[in-house]
Amino acid sequence: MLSTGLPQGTVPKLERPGPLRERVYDALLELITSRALRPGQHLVETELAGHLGVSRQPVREALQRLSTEGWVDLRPAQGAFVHEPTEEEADQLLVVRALLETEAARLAAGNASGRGIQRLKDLCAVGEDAVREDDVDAVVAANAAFHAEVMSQAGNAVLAELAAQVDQRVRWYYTPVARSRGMQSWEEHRELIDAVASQDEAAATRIMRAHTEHTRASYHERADRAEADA
Amino acid sequence: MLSTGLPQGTVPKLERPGPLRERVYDALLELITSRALRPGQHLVETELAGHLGVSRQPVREALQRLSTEGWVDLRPAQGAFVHEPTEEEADQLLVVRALLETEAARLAAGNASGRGIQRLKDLCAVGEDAVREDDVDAVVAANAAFHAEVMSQAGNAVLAELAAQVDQRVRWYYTPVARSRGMQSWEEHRELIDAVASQDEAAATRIMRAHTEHTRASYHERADRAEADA
DNA sequence: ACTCAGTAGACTGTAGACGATAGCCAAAAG
DNA sequence: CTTTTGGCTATCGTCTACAGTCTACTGAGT
Repeated sequence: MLSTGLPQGTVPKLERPGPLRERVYDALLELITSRALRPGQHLVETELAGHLGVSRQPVREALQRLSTEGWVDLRPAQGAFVHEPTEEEADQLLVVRALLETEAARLAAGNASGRGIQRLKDLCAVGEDAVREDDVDAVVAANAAFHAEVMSQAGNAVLAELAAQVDQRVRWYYTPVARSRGMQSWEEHRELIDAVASQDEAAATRIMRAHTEHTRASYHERADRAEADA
Repeated sequence: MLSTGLPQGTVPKLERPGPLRERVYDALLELITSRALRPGQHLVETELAGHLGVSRQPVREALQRLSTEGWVDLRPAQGAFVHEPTEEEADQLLVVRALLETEAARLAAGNASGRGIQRLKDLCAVGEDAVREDDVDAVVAANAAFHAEVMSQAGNAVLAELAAQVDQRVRWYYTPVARSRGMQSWEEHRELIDAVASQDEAAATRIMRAHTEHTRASYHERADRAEADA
């Protein structure tokens, strides 16, 4: 056992660098999702390496991973290009996410625990507060936290991992909609909590399916509007 | 237009090596799934490189990718270890695969086309022939092909990609069961074809869910039996 | 038996070099 | 004038070598 005599938390836990490839990965993902790197753009290894102050190797490993997760396309002997999203792919991602989230809700209802219900209620309250204060960023964050909690209570790590991947990509396509939509969906969250609390798997399934379907509809509304404008 | 005057196919089209990391990836995946590399085993980069006759770099990139797909665990500053499957994870994978396959069946029913139905019937016939001839390998292959065809007809690339990943991992845990199970499930395949042909999404969903549930049950039977033996 | 410094093995990252490949463009051939 | 050829450039794919660092083990000393 450690017995340094120091109170916990006083030592700043000198920053562990962690594998460099991880940080490069994070940095690139941030650049892509923030659209600083635009879809279709050619990512030159040496440029990225120079820009980030590292050598080519960590960059290559990060690109490798980004490629398996669908963020960049790796063309042999040409290099990495930021993936270009399409309407079709966006819709497919929404379908899959809806499927995964719905299953998570069902499983969560099967595993309902008092503590878990309370956590969901707390997160819901946080979200509703944020709505009242018109703090869009906080609403979006609370919404993500709520869904993550449901996913966690489903108790299926494989499901959670896939959902996390899909979710992040959806969010990339979808950022503008999420902001307008987040403001109006908290009533459905309450209904879901009731269903989970009463261990009603059918109701949880139905509510989550409707919830995700609304999301998908609002995505399409927006896409159609954008198309009409053009 | 090409006009070499050469009849097609006479030129052997000298093999292009393709990126080395791909071949290393394929080789390692084969070694893992064939259990030549055992779960928990430490994969030393230099050893693999030497054994495969390549340098460390392609090995590292292959390991990177295997790690994102769950085949190996990458512990920082220690290296790569073949992922150790657990009963819990196997069950979670089966749940997720069932979910994805069921959705695929539903979508396929919505997209039913004459040509597609015919392809499914053909594959089904191939499988039944293999059963009659007691060719277990052919049965397993036909079963995989049938499910892949359903997935393809669902017309959702994202879904298909996730399913392919999950499916391969399931198969790793599951190989012995698949062999005994494959022999008895072709009647359900016929039922599924009927449901798809009549565009009955509800029936397709129900049948595929039952089908995957049977699979899961036989997995657990076997796991329980193995536990009882031990 | 326990502690702890030292050491070996392995990973992580850097640097430089070389051949291979795709895309482009100008010059030569028909 | 059109097509083909050849060469040029940027970049990738790979290899080699080396330095830094982490982990786990070992063994002496208490």
